[in-house]
Amino acid sequence: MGFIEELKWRGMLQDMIPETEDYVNSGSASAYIGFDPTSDSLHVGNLATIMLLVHFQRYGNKPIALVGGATGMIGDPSGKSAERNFLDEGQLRLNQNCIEKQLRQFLDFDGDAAAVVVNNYDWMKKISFLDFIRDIGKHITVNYMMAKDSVKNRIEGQGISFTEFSYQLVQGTDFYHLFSEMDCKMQMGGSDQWGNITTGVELIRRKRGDKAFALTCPLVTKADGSKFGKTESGNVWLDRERTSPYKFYQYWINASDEDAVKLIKVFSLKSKEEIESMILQHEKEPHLRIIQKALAEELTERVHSKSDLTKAIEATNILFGKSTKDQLVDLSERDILEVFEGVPTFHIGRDDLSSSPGIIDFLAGTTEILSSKGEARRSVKENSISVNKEKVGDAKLVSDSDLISDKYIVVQKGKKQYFLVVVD
RNA sequence: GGGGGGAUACCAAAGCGGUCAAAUGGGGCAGACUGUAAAUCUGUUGGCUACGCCUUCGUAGGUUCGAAUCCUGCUCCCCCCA
Repeated sequence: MGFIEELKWRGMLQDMIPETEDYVNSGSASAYIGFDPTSDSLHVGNLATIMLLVHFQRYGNKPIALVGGATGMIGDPSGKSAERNFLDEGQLRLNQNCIEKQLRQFLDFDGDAAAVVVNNYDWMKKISFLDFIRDIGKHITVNYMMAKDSVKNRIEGQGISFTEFSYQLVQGTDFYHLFSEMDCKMQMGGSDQWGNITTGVELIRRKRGDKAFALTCPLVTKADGSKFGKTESGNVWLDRERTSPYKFYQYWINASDEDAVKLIKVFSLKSKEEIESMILQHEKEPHLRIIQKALAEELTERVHSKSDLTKAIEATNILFGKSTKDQLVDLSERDILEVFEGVPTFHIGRDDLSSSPGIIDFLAGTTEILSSKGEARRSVKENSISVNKEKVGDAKLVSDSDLISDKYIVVQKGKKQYFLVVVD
């Protein structure tokens, strides 16, 4: 099986320039993908295109990750209804470094097909405006550029600045540069990049009469229409400071049955046979959540580490397993801190408990777990509040006897929302 | 420049003098069912010292016993004509 075949069965192939397959199979191909440095961390939404590079490299090809220092200063109009704000150079540099570090977790930077990270700011900054419009702009017609969906939509809609209009040429310049300087004849990306990518292919054809190759993968979507890689609280990041390993693990565990099948094909490095047999099992016994677990385990380990994974699983067992108050009480202080890492935590004084506040006051007064007493009353009435894993009614008084390790109280709202109260 | 329409809770959208803390839909949250899934059903979705009180319908004033509803100034949006 070749690289293209691999992408096909994984559902990762959307569009392809003719003869791309021949190029990839020719031996040592080289391809690049651009990453936007709008933040200092990548998120799981970037993961699909990272996987393109990973698979590409596994077939012996050389992957190039381009960090868009220059393009990040302009803003891609694709999928955007309005103009973007600029980022300053210092911020961009910082973001680039962080992103490069994250990419190193996925790609092999040694050997014959060693991955490379490049930054387009390094060559774009040397190109003067006159050079640009003479050497690049001359080769592509405005008619061609306006026909791209990303541009067309904006011309018919909110309008588009010249800056963003020229984005596809800047990205095309990148491709041209890598083609000429690094013999990189191929560009990959998400399907939203198709328009920008083909401009580069066209530029190379007109300017040097050479054929360049490209392919895109479909954007990962969820069955319920919500955006992949997002939770109520925002993006799911690869950076542990932004998304803890536990939350990262939980994101995958919570995938719906339908989504899980799609996701494992895209994100797992397991073999075709292995994945297909898992899907069969999954369809027979969905309640075991084989695929969700496999996904969560594989990705948490790759993005974070084996020990982070172990901790995430332990925390999951305690929080979602059949654990009872007794097991909670048995936890050592260290376990508690570890399990509840990243859980919203409230600190109270010891005297706050001496008066044995009622549960309503405790939730919305002593602590700020809930924002008002009205909400606290409602939640208790809805039977959604648990203290140390036990449902409580409105007559509940909170006192010293509720303390675990003489210091902690675990509060739950519903099944999934945990809060830790620490008595200092 | 001329004419017209609009701004209501997280969003969309009713209400056009008291019966409005404000219909309805979506979203959120919770409960039931389950598998920490999906679908479905139910409840809930301004605050409080709570059969009452307080603050909210762009903003600042005014009329009135009483205003989201009427009047005036201001800010912002949209449409049509030029």
